Amino acid sequence: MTLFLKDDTQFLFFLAVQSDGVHSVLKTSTAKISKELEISQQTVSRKLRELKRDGLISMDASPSGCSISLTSDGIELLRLQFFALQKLFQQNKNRVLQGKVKIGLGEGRYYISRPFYLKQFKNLLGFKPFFGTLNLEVEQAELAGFVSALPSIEISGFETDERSFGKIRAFKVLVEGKQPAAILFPERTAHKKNEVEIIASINLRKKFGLNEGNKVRVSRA
Amino acid sequence: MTLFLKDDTQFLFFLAVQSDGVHSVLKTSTAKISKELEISQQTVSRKLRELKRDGLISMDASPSGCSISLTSDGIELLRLQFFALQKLFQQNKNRVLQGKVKIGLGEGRYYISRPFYLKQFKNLLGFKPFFGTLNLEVEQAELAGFVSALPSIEISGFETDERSFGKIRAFKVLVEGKQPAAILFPERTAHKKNEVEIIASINLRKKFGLNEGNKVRVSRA
DNA sequence: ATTACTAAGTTCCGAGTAC
DNA sequence: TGTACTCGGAACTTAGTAA
Repeated sequence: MTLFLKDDTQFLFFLAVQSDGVHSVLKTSTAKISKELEISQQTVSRKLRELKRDGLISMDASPSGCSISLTSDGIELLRLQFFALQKLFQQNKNRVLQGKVKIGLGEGRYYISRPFYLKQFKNLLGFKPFFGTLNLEVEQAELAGFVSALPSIEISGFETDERSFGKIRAFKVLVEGKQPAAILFPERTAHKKNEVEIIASINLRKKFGLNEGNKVRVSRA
Repeated sequence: MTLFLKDDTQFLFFLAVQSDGVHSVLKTSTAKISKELEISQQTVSRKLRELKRDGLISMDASPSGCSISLTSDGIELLRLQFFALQKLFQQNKNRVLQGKVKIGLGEGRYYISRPFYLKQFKNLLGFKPFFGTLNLEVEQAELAGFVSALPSIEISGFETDERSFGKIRAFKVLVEGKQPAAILFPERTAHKKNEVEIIASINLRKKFGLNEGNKVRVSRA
């Protein structure tokens, strides 16, 4: 249990995030890390040596920098934490999300049809979306509980001459228990926290005859 | 970023686990927590007050004990960590493919050595393959996730007087993290969906001392 | 440029105790 | 039983450097 209080875990976590994967090798320097974390280069140096001593990372330091990778013990420590958090958020999960239809201004139509997004929707979600979103008003807490139980899918952003399109976090779901669809969370845009956008291969509003205020049931895919 | 180093996060994590859920109220005492974490009652008391001051928990302390619950900010902090870990482990799943060696009948040897294929392997994959394939048994879903993230390379088919050789879809990969290789999907032949063929410039089975049933790690090139 | 040692400065912890 | 204050010593961090 004491494990939980050691901030070594948090340091390890940071390294894994920096490596952008738990199996990668991170080429960096103590100075770089120290700037990111806003602690001294000396402390980083010491902490890395401690993690190495404790068998959580392997590290080679030289006058040209250091390369770091997590050992299987280190990965296991993070995985334990992951499982604990998963249990925490999933047990508390709602298997179903209730929402009320909001007729929006149709902005969704535009960004969904951008080719760079479209391609990813097809690859990562498994369908070519209808060019329009179904907007649902939901309980914020319920939404959080619902999506926390689902694997998140990342749709990359991109830039054009005129503007940039941010990353989108997506979750595969079923609408009314049967229609495959996806909840989208655009990361940049100032998004109302109690509203979600849903896309599917077909026109959801038409298929289910939905009007402003109608209730919709979204469940796990 | 500094967030990562604050062990407050770990303390918060502990409290959530103790509450057995992120929305519950934990009735306890500083002494109880101090025993679990093997730190002093005084430190627990102080840390709780700090978390309260920072808006991560709400807490009421009295001579009869204390009751603690996470605030939405506190829950959000844990959720962020959960998402980051999820991404870390989830993405890693798609970056690495685990397979088990299947010793086949050596049919691969034949078609790989056809000059029309050979030429394309050299041009498109960047190596002249060893005349033999390494067959791996894999999880079908894992395989799908793995290759979907890779650019696919198309090797054209051709015909001889006797028979025709179909297109091959290929993906550049690394075997055991270092050996450049390629996964091949012959398009025509009735291919088991949970088996892949891998070629490299050298004899993979020999280089890595592989026998039937041995585990092999394939990662992105 | 690096890493990492030493020494000094700072923060943190917990025993004793008040309430 | 509780929580939480004080304060001395332990632990940690970092500036200055060496290599």
